[in-house]
Amino acid sequence: MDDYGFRHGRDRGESSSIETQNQWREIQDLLKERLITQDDFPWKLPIPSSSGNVAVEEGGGGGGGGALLKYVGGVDVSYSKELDSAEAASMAACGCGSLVVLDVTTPTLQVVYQDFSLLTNFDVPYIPSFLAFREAPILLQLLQKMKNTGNPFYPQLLLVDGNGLLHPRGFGLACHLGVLANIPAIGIGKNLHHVDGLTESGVRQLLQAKDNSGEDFITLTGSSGCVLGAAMRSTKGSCKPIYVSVGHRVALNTAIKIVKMICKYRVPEPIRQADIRSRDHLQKNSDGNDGTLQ
DNA sequence: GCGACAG
DNA sequence: ATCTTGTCGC
Repeated sequence: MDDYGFRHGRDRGESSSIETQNQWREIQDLLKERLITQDDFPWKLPIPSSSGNVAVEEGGGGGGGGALLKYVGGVDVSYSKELDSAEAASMAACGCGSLVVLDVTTPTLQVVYQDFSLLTNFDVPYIPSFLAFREAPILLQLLQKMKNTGNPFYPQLLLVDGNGLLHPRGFGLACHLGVLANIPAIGIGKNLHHVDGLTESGVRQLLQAKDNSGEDFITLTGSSGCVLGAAMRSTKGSCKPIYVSVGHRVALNTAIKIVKMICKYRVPEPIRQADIRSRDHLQKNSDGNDGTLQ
């Protein structure tokens, strides 16, 4: 039984993949009722001003006296080349979830916290549009651990390696994590998930058109008329965009502002660090050592 | 039927 | 996501 009170197909022989997906869909629909797509946070957003001073932008939530946004988390999961569901005989880790926290008030975006969790005997497959059921449990565990111990670096906002609203049913991994952890979240995709008529060529054309207007991002509107997210060139040199979408409790325009201020390279730094460090940690522990003393 | 399909 | 060498460029 997992975090959703859901038993997925491994016990009782085989529940058909179709049946599993139906149950996953139901969970997504249920959690979606708790989704908040507007600014809803106590902190304030720093705005770099041309005069050199740091102005402060009013955040959502209305409550006065909020602190500045300082701690931004990034999460990712890396996998080893070995097959999923590593042989029972092998104690080798087959995946590694990571949670890092960056202090975004420092010019270098210093990493102030990192934690990892290794996966063993992992058998949840990757199925497009159901990424959350593969990656959310281990990431939630890392967040929960921080919260339970009252860690002072607990993130005020989470950047997720995966989409939010930019999803076939409007509820990607970033929404899933945001809702279950009840934390403001932003989804970041490195590739376009073809949804509601969106295509790379279409995105390219719109970006080039906007190119002259000085803007470095375009809003993505599906054929149905819904705003699903934005495509942006996070670095001057990169023509390949990243895809930003609402995860939870952060409006799209706010998400874009935030992402812009934490990109040293194409991939926003919190996610980039989570990615690099999880892969590194997995390699250094892919010999059967899960960190637990026996 | 065929292609597409976040990580 | 992972496999995988060199290579072109700032």
